[in-house]
Amino acid sequence: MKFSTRTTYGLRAMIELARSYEQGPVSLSFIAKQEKISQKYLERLFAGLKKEKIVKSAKGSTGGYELTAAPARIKVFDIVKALEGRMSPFYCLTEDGKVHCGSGCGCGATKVLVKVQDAVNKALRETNLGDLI
Amino acid sequence: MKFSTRTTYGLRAMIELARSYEQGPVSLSFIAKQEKISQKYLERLFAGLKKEKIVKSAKGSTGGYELTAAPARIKVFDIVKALEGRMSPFYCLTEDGKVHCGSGCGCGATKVLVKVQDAVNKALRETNLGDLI
DNA sequence: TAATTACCGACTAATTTGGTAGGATATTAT
DNA sequence: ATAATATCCTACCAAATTAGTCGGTAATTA
Repeated sequence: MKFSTRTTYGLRAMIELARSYEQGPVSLSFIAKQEKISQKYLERLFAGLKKEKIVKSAKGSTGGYELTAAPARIKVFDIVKALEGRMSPFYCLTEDGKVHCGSGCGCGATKVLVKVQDAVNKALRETNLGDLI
Repeated sequence: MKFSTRTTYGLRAMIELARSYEQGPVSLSFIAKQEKISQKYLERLFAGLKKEKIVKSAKGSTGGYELTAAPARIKVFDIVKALEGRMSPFYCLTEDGKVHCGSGCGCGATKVLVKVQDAVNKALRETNLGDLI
């Protein structure tokens, strides 16, 4: 099981925004330099974050991104979900919900997978962006 | 976040072995048919499981694989670790939760990453193979 | 000796990951 | 007006990983 660097990069960028909360937009070029992350890659990550309305953007020379809510009101879960796309570890189900595993997915393996997923989601839900500053 | 099919396949195969515990070895051809998993792929997975001494093997026409301990004494954690290789889902964390990311990772992100990793490992450690039958 | 099994190494195809390239579009400062 | 700085957008690309396959060898049993 793994999380991609997407998640870490995205979190670090979001922490940067949290530090500048209510101080106007922060540009990706600044974050990229600060966190030593490819700016172009950040652009892609922020497309997802904006789509989920976790950040808002402003164009122009004083533009950039800022949070849509106070850091304490943004759950890490929502950030990770926006970055990773899906939060389900189940390969024994197809996308339209059909079963394709031998034992009809009442199989014992799913018990522990669900348990792990619940544990992960709980940890992500009970942490907010403000906790990370 | 995702589990590779390796994990689910491996768990399902191990559950199959647990069901036949102390009833002699089970062949991969049987498991492959039963669980509809590629036999050749199973062979590779079992190489790892055998290396970690979670299963033992017997060749010949009545051969196959069997558990080296009672299902209740085998932690799912150890199975998953043998299958996946490493248990640190984040590139900047070691398995024991230490930070090793070069670029000044005193960053806030690691706080929640450690929390998630601990939650996953806890869930996997407190579940044993017997719980899944 | 034939069948069945684990074992072994290389090879492949598909997918994901991390990142680039080259712009178009909007806004601001000069 | 125009230069500069931003976001935004659609591709493309290289490396790594994943999920297998292929073809065979070695050991054991019927």
